[in-house]
Amino acid sequence: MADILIVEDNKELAKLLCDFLRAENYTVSIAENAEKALSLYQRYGARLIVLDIMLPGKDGYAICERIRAESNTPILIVSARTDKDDKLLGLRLGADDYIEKPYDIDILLAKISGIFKRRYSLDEITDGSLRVNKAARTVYKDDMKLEMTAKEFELLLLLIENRGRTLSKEYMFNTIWGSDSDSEPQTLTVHIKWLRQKIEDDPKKPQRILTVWGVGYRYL
Amino acid sequence: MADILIVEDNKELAKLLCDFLRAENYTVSIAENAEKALSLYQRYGARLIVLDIMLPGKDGYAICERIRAESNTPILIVSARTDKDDKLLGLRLGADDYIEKPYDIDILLAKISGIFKRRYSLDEITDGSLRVNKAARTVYKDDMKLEMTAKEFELLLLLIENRGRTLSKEYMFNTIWGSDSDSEPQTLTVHIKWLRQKIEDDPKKPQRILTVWGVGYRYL
DNA sequence: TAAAATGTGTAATAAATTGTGTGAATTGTA
DNA sequence: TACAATTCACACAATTTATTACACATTTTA
Repeated sequence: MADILIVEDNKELAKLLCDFLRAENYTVSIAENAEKALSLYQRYGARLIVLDIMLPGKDGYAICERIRAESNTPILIVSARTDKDDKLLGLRLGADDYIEKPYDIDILLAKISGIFKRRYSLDEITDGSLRVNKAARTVYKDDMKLEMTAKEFELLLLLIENRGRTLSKEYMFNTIWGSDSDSEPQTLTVHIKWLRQKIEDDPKKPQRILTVWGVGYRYL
Repeated sequence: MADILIVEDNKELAKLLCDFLRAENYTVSIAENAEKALSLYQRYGARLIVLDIMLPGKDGYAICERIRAESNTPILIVSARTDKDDKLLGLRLGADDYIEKPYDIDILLAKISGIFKRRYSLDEITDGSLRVNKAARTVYKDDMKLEMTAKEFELLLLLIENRGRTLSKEYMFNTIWGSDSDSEPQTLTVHIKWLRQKIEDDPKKPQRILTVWGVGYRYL
């Protein structure tokens, strides 16, 4: 099943959008008309549909209605028609959104990404072979699940969300333990060690969590 | 739990929207600032939030982020700021939509109605051998009916509607018991145990309701 | 209406997991 | 090399979660 099905008769535009989406690691398929769209959808399914309403022949509303009759697959309507009535029709037929053409590609990408996150819990931060899912609080390395304790997970998240930046030990400690904690600062290094044990290929020679002498740590 | 929480400092506007929504049979509550919004949400929950970004004091983005950290509750941002960057920020923080002010009330209502339909009025949720029927409040496992108590059913529904996401114990407790409940939080774990007894093949080794140590639970 | 069954919350205890401090060993830096 | 910073292993403390039994409320049944 493709992540995204683009239904658009303007081939150039379809290609352009497709490229952007693939750059974000979605798998994409394209249909140029209503018949192909339905047949593709019914044969392979899709996790999200970007649907141009103005198609040659059969119009896009029919597709929307048809798909909505059998599933809740998210549908983003994209159209040059800006009438209120068109929008209402689209929304009432069950489209998740109605976006006017010409649209801003960044906005569209943000909307798509948001739907994937909320709908499929795909809020993942990927770094090479490491995949961190914030909402699920899971970590995978080479498709192997790593079991993390609460503190380890928070530590990893803090590092990875500030990747490339050196974080001071104080900052890290205060962020995770709270500055009113009466734990020893030493504790942080111990947790760093455990984290390395889990995520580094060779914990003796860390490649991801680097020590910055006299300061703190940096995630690469 | 109210259907819709309106976060809006313009009282007139809030009242107007509230009236329209009540006419459509939603239950509505209103918060005039960020603090009230969060406290209302945390105490009673909400099924959808209409969030004005420009609030006195703390801005609305913080609310959006905060809510998204613990659940997938739909958020519609409404704002007079029309910059691309504002929109992107809102969407990236997890808002379901960013609607420019002044908005057309019919469009807003259509969007809200669509979200409710897709998100909540799906009668039956299927997950492998488990079938949960919301309207009838029944649960079937391998075509065998499981008798659920009220609390068990709500708990299961909450988990399954946020499947894949780790829910904190506080959030679960507040959502089901209400944060002004004077029950012990401990109660939650007891109900989890009973629920597992019913839906897990081997309650000693839960495959569906997983414990996330130090945080809460996650439905797979 | 009484009795029985069921639902819910609590408290005590057991089990499991996670957090912490220590000090010796190791490593990096000047 | 000397010194400081860091790492590491271990043991144990603290915390969190699971289990159980029981009390009481509520609903259903006889």
